[in-house]
Formats: sequence, structure tokens, C-alpha cells
Amino acid sequence: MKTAKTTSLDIAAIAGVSQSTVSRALRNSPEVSAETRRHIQRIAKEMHYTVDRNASRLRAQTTNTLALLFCEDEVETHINPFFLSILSSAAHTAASRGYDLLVTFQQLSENWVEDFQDAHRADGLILLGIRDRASYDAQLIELVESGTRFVIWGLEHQVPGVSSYVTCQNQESAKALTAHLIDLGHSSFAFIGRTSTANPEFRHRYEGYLEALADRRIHTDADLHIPANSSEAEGYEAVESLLSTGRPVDAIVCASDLIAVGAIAALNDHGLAVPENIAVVGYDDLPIAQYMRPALTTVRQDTELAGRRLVEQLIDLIAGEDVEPDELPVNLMIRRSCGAGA
Amino acid sequence: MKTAKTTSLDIAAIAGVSQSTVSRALRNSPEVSAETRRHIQRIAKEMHYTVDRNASRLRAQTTNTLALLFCEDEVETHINPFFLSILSSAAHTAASRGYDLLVTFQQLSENWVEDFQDAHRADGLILLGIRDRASYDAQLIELVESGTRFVIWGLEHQVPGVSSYVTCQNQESAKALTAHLIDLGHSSFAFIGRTSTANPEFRHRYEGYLEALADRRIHTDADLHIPANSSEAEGYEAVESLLSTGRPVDAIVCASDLIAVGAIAALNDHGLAVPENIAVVGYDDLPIAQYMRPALTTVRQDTELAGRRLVEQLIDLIAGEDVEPDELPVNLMIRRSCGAGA
DNA sequence: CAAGCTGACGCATTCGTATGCATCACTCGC
DNA sequence: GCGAGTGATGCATACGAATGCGTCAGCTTG
Repeated sequence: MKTAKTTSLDIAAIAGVSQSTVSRALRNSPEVSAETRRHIQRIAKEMHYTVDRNASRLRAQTTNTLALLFCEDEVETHINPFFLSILSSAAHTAASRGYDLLVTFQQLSENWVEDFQDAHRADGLILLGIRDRASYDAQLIELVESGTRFVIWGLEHQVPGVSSYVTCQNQESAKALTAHLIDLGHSSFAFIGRTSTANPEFRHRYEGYLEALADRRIHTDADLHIPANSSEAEGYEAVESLLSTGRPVDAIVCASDLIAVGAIAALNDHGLAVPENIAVVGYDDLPIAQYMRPALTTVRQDTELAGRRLVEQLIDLIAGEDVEPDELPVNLMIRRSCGAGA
Repeated sequence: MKTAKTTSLDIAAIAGVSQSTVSRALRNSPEVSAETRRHIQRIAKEMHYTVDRNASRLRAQTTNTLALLFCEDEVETHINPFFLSILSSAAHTAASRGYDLLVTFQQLSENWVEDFQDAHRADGLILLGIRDRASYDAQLIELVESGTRFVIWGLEHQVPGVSSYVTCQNQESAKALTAHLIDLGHSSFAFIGRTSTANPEFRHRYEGYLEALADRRIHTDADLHIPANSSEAEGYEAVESLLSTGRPVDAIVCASDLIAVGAIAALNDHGLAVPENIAVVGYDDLPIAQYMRPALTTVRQDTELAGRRLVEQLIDLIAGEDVEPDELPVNLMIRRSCGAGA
């Protein structure tokens, strides 16, 4: 089995050309004639030859690798399954562009910036799950200063030529969703989702929510904004604390589907029916949203596109090209939990 | 910014030793004295020097990389979020052992075996989501023949020194779960989950289910075994087809939580209450299981341990050590959907 | 006291590819 | 018909660390 490894020299010998030509032919360099190139590529394929990644990378001083970081909380919460589909799409895109995708889960506290620069692990970084800009700012600055290229999901952080981002129309969609609830006749609103520490996605959703209320002159106040991170558990607790205030509420806008799931469970446990007594909406359109009963009204983000754009932007940045951040369109998924719909 | 990269030669110059000694010191070779080693390592740290991975790998003819493959269906279904926590744990373990983790999503049809051998992309492979052994057999054989080390989740495939696996007590737990349902007084059972094409996990769960029924002399027959892959959609359809047969059923054992979620949705849509009219149990203990209403009775697998063992086994295999497959213990999570419990 | 051994380190080479530069055969324009 | 220009290829080297082997000082042992 362990035959001596075939190298570009072997291919060169067979093809009757020099190793340089083989190298160039396989990289589709325009310097070699089309005919020679075809010839060499055919031989390479027949021999099952592939460029040795390490040698190639050493010589070219590149890694041809993208790193995807899931930024975890200190507290060990589950990663939002929402990111799984972004990951999947990113992996496909990276593969089709010839990049390897390294996946890492990083605690906020760990010194990953230094690690990634020093080790030359990747040509660029994709950051998922950064929820609290404040705590990351220092590390982002360090990244920028080190010249590392990176793209972020859900946080508007752009340094031309260095970093960019992909996000979705959080504010507009949250506004539309809230407006829809108002149209259905709801009038006492609460919002669940932590926005105080500059979690950008949740904040935009909250702002859209407030805008919709303001447009229709619907009053709300601080008591009716319960902070919660994106998990079922915190959604559950948030509802309990909301109910304990005794404030009348007939609609709850949750900053994520996970929160909504927990919220609905809590409402149920307190004898409140959704949507009959209280309407609930979420955000993300996780698969479960469609299959809960009542099915959850929510906002669908195009995760396939998101993953693809993250990788494409990053590759462009690495290539030194200018990049425009993306704000992806979304779809309202109106289901039963808001009191209307299918 | 772009200072010329520091190499082991620079460190050697500063430390007043040769490059070889630096290399050895940083790899903790016993050939260098403890004192020299400490000295060199301190300097390396001060200078933020890290071994160039590509150079090191080229010379050592290794990749120090593990690849994790999600095996996808031809039909584009969502990856079970269950795997996300295995991935997370595997990533942590790999990192702590000094390995990079490459993540790939592979269509069954793609020729990933050849790709991975030829390109020397990883020292070993972790295979997740192989559900249908038959369709993978040829590729597994090819893997074995190529000498690639790999470990599989959920499929008992072992070639000493080459491949191993991690799975959980599928059969025992499914048997216990079914027995619990019987104890609660249920007597007309159905099972949802495709076992016909040798999906090993589902099959073991099915066998455990059958065993429990046989032990208690409860009759069942083929009509009451509805095939379904692990998704809400197929769970939903399975129940519809089950109900259309008109067979009376008071308990449904689902081969996964995703199936159970879909099944419960379908039952609801047909006016059947869970657990009042029909008990339903799942498998996996996804986060949602705890927060559905009714909460889902299911089986919890230790995903943290699973991910860790997969990586540890693989690293041992790569090191040429013998490895024992793991069958991990599980926990029954008794909740409301089975008609009993918390 | 000499021969042998051991521990610690340096020298020189190697891994396989990419690329700057030299080379060489041709074509083209005047 | 000849120098300049162009396209295609080969030559030689560099990327940065790992490692087989040689060296040398100091110590042991008979």
C-alpha cells in the first residue's frame, strides 16, 4: 500500500517536461500552452496525483485555509442550531473554492487572536455568534492591527480591505413582524431578548419592534422588555419574570426562536394558551418552528446564502479586493402562534 | 505590520544555539537538556514565535489535522442538531491535543475517499451521520485499503489498527424505554424509523423495542413499523400514513427526537392529544425535548463524551495504538409525552 | 590511565512545490 | 533579412522545520 509518494517530479518525467511546467500546468497558469496543460492534467489524474498541500503552502506562504470560529459564552450554553446551516453552507462554498475550513469553538476569554496569528493557521477568519460587541472590541482591534482578514456574522464591523460582515434585515423584519401583530389586534406588547450589552442583532430587532409600536402609537415601557440570551432556558425564565410583574400582555416578541420555545413552554405551564391568550413570535425559523404546535410565526433568514457570502467575502478580502458588506433579505413566516395564519 | 517572519533560526541566534536545538527544544525532545529547553521556550514565547505549520508538516510528512465528515443524503435534509454538540466537543478535544479539525459536508455520491487520500488532507477521519451502511460499504473498504485511519459514530465497523467506532447503548435503552411505556399501561405500539436499509442505530433501537414487546408478550406486526429518516417532515408523514391505516395505537416509539416532533405535530393536527390519547417517545434528548409541551420522553446520549472519545480513539489509531470501541451509557429522560412523569 | 560510553548539541540535508530568471525558438515589421 | 518582441519551457533556488549522523566534553570503569 505504502508506495513511495508520487510527486510533481514523477509527473514531469512521464509527461516529458520539467517539474516547473507541471506545477504551472496544474495551477492553470497561462504560461503553459493549452495543449501541454491538458496533457499534464490528464496524466496527473490518471496517476491520482494531487499537489502536496504542505509543500505547496510552505513555498507559497499561504494556508489555503479558512477558520470558522464559534464564539462561545463563558457559560456553556448550546450553540444555536441556526448556525449549523450556516456552517454547512460555508463548508460547501469553501470546498468549492479550494479552501479548507477549520472549525473552532472559542471561549471569549481565550486568547484566540494571538493564537491564530502566530500559528498562521488560516488566511482568514469567519466569526459566528459574537453577541456582545463590547467584550470583543479589544480583540477585534487586535485582529485588525495584525492585518488578519475576517468577516463577521451579525455585527456591522467593517474596516475596508480588512474586515466585513454579513447580516440580515433585522430591524425591518422585526418591525414588519410587530406591525403584523398589531394588525391582528394585539395591543399590549412585551419583548424578550437581551439588548443592553450591545448585542447587535437583538438590538436591531428591538429597535424595529419599538418603531412599529411608535408608528401605531402603542405604548410600552421598560418593564416589558425582558433581557434574555438566546436559549430556551432564558426564554422560559423571562416569561416567568414577566408574569410575576402582573402586567397584562397579549403579545410577546422574542428575539430568537429558542427564546420563543422557552417562552411558550412557560406560558403553557402557567395555563396560558398560545395564541388564544397570548401571541408569541420568534426569529430564525429553525426547523422546529414549523413543527411546533402551535407552529411558530417567525422570520426566516437565508442561511445558505449567508454561509456562502461569508466565505465569498472573506476570499475576496484575502485576495486584496474591496468588499461590500451584505444585508440579506428575509421572509416573514406567518404561522399560528401569532394568532393568525396558516 | 509585516515584519519579516521570525523563524527558528532567529530564535536560535538569540538563544545562542543551533536551529536544530531550537526545533528539538520546542518539541520537548529529551535530547536537549532541561535548562536549554526552558531557555529556548522562554525566548520563543517572548518573541511570539510559533512553529510554522506548513514547514513542520512538510518535513514530518504529517498533517496534524483531523477531518470530520458529515455524511449528507442525496436529498438535502437538515443535519440533525444532535451532531452539533458532538462537533463542539470534538473540536475542543482536538484543539487540546494539538490537532486542527477540518469540517466537511459530503454527499454520499462524491468521491471523498479518493480526495482525502490523494490530497493528504488529514491524518484521520471522523465520520458522522452514516445511516445506511450498505451504500457506504464500498467506500469504507476503500478507506481501509488505503490505510486511512478513521472512526465512525453509530456504526459498528472495526478493523483493528485502522478503524473503530463510538456508539451508545441503543438497544438496551430502547428496550428500557419501551418497557416503561408498557408499565404505564400502553399496549398497542407503533415504531417510526427506517431500519430496512441497515441504518444501524435505528435498527438497534428497533430491536430493543421488539425485545421489550416480546418479553411482555405484546403483539405487533409489520404494519406498525413505519420507515422514516430522521427529520420532522418524515415523522409527520409517517404518522399520517399510520393513521390512514386505521390501526388502533396508543403508543409510538420514534427512532429520533426529530421524528417525534413531526409525529406529535401530525397527531395534533388530527385531533389526537399527547399523551392523553397517544403516548410518544423519542431519542436523542435534543434541547427542544425538554421545552416542548408536552415535554418529550427520550433518551439522552452523552454527546460531550462521544465527541471526545471519537477524537481520542482516532488519535490513538494514528499513533498506531490499539483501540477499543466505546459503547457509551445513556440516560432515560422520562417526561410527560409518555403519559407519566415530571 | 586508557578505552569506552553517554549526554548534549551542531552540521548538513531533506521534504515537494512555486517562482524569478535564463533560454530558446519563432514571428513580425521595416 | 535582421533585431526586437513574444510565447513556452527549463534551471535553480527558496520556503522553514525536522532529523540522521558526526562531534566533543566529561565521566565511568577495569
